[in-house]
Amino acid sequence: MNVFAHFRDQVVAAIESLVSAGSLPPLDDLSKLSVEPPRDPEHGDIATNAAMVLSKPAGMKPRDLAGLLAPELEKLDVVDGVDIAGPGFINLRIADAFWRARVADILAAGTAWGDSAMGAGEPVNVEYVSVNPTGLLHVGHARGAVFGDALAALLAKAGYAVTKEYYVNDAGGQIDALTRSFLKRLQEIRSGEALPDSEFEGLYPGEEVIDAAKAALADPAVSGEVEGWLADSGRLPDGARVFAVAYMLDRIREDLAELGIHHDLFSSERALVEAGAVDEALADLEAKGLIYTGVLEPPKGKLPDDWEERPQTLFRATDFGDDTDRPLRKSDGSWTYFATDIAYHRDKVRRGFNTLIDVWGADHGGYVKRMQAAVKAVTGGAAALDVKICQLVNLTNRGEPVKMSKRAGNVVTVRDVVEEVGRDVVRFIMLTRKNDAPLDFDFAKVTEQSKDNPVFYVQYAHARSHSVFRQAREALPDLDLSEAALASAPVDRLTDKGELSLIKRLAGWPRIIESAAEAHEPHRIAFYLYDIAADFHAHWNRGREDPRLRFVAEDDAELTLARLALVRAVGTVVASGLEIFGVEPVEEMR
RNA sequence: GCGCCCGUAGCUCAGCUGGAUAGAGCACCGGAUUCCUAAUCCGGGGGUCGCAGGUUCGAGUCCUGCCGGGCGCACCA
Repeated sequence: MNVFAHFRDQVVAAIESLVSAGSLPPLDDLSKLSVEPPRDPEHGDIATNAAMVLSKPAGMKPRDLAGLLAPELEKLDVVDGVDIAGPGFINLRIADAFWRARVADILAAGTAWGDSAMGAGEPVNVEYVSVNPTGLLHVGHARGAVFGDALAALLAKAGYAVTKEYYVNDAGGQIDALTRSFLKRLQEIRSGEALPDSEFEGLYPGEEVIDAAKAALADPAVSGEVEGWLADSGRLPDGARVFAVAYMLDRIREDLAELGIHHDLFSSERALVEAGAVDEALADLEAKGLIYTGVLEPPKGKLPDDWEERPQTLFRATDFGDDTDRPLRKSDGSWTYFATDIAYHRDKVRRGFNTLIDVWGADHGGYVKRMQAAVKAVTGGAAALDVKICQLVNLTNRGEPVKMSKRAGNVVTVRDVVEEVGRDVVRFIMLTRKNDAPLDFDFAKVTEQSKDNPVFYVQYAHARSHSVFRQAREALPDLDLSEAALASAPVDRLTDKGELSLIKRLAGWPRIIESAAEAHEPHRIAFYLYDIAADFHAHWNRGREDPRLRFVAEDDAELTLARLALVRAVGTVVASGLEIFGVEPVEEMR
């Protein structure tokens, strides 16, 4: 139950009854009416702007309108008090009993509490990682990977039918370069003589390509073909290309698995091209009159060295908000990346997705407008593309920049980082910032056991919820702590201010899910979890000062049961948030 | 030169899609605490929300123009 949505319904009902009683004129548009927690808890539990947003259509002053509405809301059983404040806010104080009932809700639903029907099963496609299979994942990729994965989980929790997709760029010039590198490595192994570095100019010299060559020779299914590939190496034989791509993709999949990431679908660019999807998509645009041959203005300022003015096949991106029209064919006549990307996005829409989300790295920022323009053009505005740009990760150790080149040149791989600090730490920290803000990742800090470290702080809250249970079992061995006993705990014994504010915080969880899902912003979950942990730790600490507030009251089994129900609810909501992040909730800190 | 993103306390950042007196952690200052439910607690100072206009009942949030920083800028992906 989203309590704010619940009270919004009550407010709407109150308005409707005033309308039907003739006290208010008919009011159709209630879309701007909101029911939210007030910023300052002193103002009450629930606040609505109803009187302010309806004052104009109702033709009344906000405070007069509030004066009509307040008595209606006061009639509700769970409303203990109503105030009109400021320019016309209506503040409600909700009975403690209402809040306490949420504890039972949470225990009954478990980590499913907070699941929302908001998405109504609408299909959403989240495309993330999509790294070219020409090398290993490096740490820069990890942020987008974790972000996309958490966003997908968040949307699923909010009721969307999410498909997690990886677009494999297995066609084009970079794959040619990979294949060439691969063949050279094979040749090296065959001849026993290393080629000079200059041979790999513009190619992929990374060690993983040597591994690929070794794997090919060791694989009985293809080792027999190697001789033929080398003899025909000038033409980049298909078998070599397919093997190299498959090998790299497997390595990437392994690294993603290290992060706990598993896509639902890997879409192949090559398959798309071979199926004629590009021709089809461009014929579509052609039919709409959105393709023409023209000459682009050279970019102002820095001119590329080899700039040459010539006619090109162009898409009218400017008709859809882009800054310039965009080329679809390279000078050799083949499609640009943009052209195949149009086909790919069109394909996603044709597969039934009207909501597309792409997660890209910072260096692709300049590509957003044209892709959104293309999606608009190709779907006639029926589908929306949201692009989430993940800014750079600034990797340090005690403030010093990190260079951990073990495998891939001067690059820190995902595997390096996961091995260093662990999957859960990587995942959580990557989500503690808005995607469009740069992120600092300090090895020493993220593994520190202190409240400055959000991973530790949140994990510890969960672990502490379990350690309290361990203590209780020891202190009160006869107390029934089964799920059923907790579910029917006498929660009316929860009367302390700290306990009630903790419950109110928990009650906000469903609303956090919905707003974070709507905004495509998983970082809000991280901040919420931190707040819960802070409330929980703070309350625990009050028990050090005042033993009457401790969760375990040895002389009062009933009270203990009620408090443990609350503790279980805290653990449940924290676990539920960590589940979205793909972080394992630990039961014990070591 | 153009586009996108960012600019909030000394530092690192939130700010719930336009609401009330702009919040948290660190750091700083002042207190408490040797407790066992290990891995502190309470309080305090600190702000021209980059600057200037605009929109309206109301702007950190939306619009315009500047300033500063990052990324990108035909034919790579």
